[in-house]
Amino acid sequence: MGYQLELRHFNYFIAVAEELHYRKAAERLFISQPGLSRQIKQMEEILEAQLFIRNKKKVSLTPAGSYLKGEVEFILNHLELTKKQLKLIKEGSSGALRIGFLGSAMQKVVPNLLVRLRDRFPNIETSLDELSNHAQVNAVLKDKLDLGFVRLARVPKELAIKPVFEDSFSVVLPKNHVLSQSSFKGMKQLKDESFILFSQDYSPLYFDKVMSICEDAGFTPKVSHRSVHAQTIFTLVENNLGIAIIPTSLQNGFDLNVKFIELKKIKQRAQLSVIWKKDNRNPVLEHGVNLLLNQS
Amino acid sequence: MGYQLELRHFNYFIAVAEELHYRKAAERLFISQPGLSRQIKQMEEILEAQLFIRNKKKVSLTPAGSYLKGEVEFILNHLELTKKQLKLIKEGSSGALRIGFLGSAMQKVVPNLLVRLRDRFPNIETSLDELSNHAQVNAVLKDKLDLGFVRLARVPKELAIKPVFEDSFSVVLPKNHVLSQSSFKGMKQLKDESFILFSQDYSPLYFDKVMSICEDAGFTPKVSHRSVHAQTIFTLVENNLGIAIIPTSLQNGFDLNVKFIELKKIKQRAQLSVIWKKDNRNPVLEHGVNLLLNQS
DNA sequence: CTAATTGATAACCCATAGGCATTAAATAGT
DNA sequence: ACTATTTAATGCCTATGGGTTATCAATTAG
Repeated sequence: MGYQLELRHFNYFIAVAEELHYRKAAERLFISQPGLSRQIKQMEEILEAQLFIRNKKKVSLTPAGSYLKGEVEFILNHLELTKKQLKLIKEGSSGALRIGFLGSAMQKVVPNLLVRLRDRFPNIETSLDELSNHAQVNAVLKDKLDLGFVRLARVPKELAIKPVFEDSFSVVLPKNHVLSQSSFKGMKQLKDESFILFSQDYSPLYFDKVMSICEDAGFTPKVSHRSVHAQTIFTLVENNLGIAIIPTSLQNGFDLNVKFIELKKIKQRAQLSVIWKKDNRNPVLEHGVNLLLNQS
Repeated sequence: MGYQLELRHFNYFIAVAEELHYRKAAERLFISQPGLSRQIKQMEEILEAQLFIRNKKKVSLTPAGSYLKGEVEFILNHLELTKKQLKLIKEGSSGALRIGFLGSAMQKVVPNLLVRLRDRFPNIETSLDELSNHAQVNAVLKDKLDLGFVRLARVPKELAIKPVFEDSFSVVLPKNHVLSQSSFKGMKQLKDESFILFSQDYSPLYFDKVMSICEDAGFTPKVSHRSVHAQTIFTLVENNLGIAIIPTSLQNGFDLNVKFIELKKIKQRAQLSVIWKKDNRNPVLEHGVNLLLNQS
């Protein structure tokens, strides 16, 4: 007494229930017949129910034993399934990847990653959250996100950061502006305009780059408005409230009454980076990062 | 190596996964901490997967461990059920039915089912648990309950759901309120009252319906208090802290200083549904469901 | 910097799963 | 009827490994 039911009992029980023959069952289990006899007997004592009827020449299941056989088979099958699934999770081919992104990163990189993830690992579930640079860094640090897409130069030392996309800048002008693609010669022509920019604390890197572009052209820009939404910035430009400088790829996906002039000769580039926590244990993360960095 | 997974490992694993603390888990299991450490380590070797992250001061589950916890809970619950059924079969009975219910479902449907079950199948044992909608869904999913009585519109796809009772709504007013059965003309008269409702996460369906009743009357209700107990709601109304809208049948069984006005002309109805797991293996479940749905 | 608390290791002990030998009962063959 | 054969159960023994105590190393709190 005081014994505990174990999975061993289940395997032995199934063998006997299928063979209906102790010696054969014992052979199949690679143990001795007396050992098997004792384990089955013990099992019956633990469950306080007779499972087999043995009359010295024939073994058969009692109703209780027959019911138990079905349930034990179910449990063992479920367990096997669980082990297989566990292996998949361990390898990272199943699980969840929580992704954060800046509004301005949706144009190419993130959709591309999602498509390739679904193709290669259909069992991985993804979730998306649009968040600011700062909120993403915090979320990744706190293990609320696995991956973040940010425009930042430096991040806390717990995080890894890798550039994934580089982009030129473009000037955004109202349709009726005097300058055009052909008449535009350089930033100097814009030194008296007032500028609409992304807020400095929303994306300090972007802000610095715009400043440095103007500095290279020999002036300091007047900044009239700041916003965190590309949509807002375009609308302000449309209404003649100023001009803007944005990462070129942002112009896709909007249908507005503005014109874009790409700054091809400017050395500054807008870069988008992925961040993740170095000691994040989510095995899925590795696949995500690989897929992003080893572009094929 | 060559070790086998046993039920013992499962029990130990669940203890650690719940406590997230080896010493406390060991105490709960009445074994020593080193023994527990070794068994968990062994389990990880058998499954070839890390289940916990321990950094000397904090224990947490890996994604694999978290998945395994759910499955192991299911297996252990199912095993408990099997043992119970086995005992009943041995005693010549046909099985057990574990029922969960919302407090507000006891008035008619559940007692009715219990009486008819005992008449038709005197050998079926029943057990009852009062649980929230959410807790019932989880319990049914994990094989802790066979039947649940909930107020929900949608449930996970593993579950079946069927409406069993439909009810009008009633307004609950303090005894001294100016409105009465005869002077009540419509919900519009209540647009300036503050409302006491069941919490949204306790019963989202109920919450939505109340909102829609008020919306139909052309106002958005001020919600002053939320509770999960009908008793509490009645007491709050009694003390002039607001008025409530409840399923009509709930008014039975309480003796309180409030008055009820049934909303006969309102299209919204409170409905109670049964849920069960589609692949539940309890042989008795079918009898219970049939008795409920094929009302005689 | 000390004290306290964590999980992991090491060495030991003994409970028990499983082995071998044997027995008792049931059947088959002559 | 009497072996010969085969069944599951019993008795005894061994050794694997689960669980113990003592201790360590790492981390945190004061």
